[in-house]
Amino acid sequence: MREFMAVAKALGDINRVRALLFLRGGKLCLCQVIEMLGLAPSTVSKHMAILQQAGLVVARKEGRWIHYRLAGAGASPCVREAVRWVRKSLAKDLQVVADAKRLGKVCRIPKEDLCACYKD
Amino acid sequence: MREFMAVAKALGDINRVRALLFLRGGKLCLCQVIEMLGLAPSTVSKHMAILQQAGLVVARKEGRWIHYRLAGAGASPCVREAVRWVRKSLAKDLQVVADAKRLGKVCRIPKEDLCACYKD
DNA sequence: TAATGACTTCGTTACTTGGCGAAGTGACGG
DNA sequence: CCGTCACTTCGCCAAGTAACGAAGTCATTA
Repeated sequence: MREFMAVAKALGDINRVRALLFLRGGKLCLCQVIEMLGLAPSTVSKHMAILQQAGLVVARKEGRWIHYRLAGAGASPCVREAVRWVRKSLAKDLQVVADAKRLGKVCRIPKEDLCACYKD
Repeated sequence: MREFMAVAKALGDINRVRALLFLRGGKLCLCQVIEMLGLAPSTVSKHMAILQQAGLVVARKEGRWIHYRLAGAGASPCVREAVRWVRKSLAKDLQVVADAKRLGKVCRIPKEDLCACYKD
């Protein structure tokens, strides 16, 4: 029950759901999620920590960056079913589709340009 | 997205999740849910309204009572998948099993006795 | 080693949410 | 038609949450 509630609460915020779906295509660093969501770094960091604690997302430090990816195969049935639910329910959602389109562009921005994103 | 978020938020409270699972076995009136959750009538009414608005639960007025049941076949894919997720994830949960056991007893209490439950 | 840059932690603020009891609504039963 | 009973709505309070900026941590690079 504890695990289930953690997952359900993690999915109760639209920005966390969007971030979760960003990771469909592979791993991303925090800067990229920040750019996508348009929120303050500290806010996005907290969202990703909540997704991590729920077991939905895995983080790995790679050099100076932290890469987030979906928990995937190693995750519990509860988490896997939750991800399935999210993906099926929102596959054709307007915002999610728009996000995916923009994500393509964001991923093509060189990291040096992106990660000075705090300024503007 | 709006529908999905409504469902996700509805599932973000443990008492609502418990109430949802009470309805696995069939329809219940509010009094029975109140008895099961041990919360104030106004609180339980609000929880059931949230489950309803999310489309997870259907209410039907029958005489003086309102019977709640799972949305089931008529529900959207999003809702059906959500219910599937809840049931699969919590089928063996200790509290859920204990709830189910107690529900059996509560359902055997005559309504006249139960629905004067506000007093004690 | 100093500086930069990616991310986290902390403290604050505004808003949301879950809980309650009291008062309101609407259907039966006397 | 008046009271009772099931349920809802309202107003309130306490606790939780999402947002921010500032300050902290830690690894790379100059």
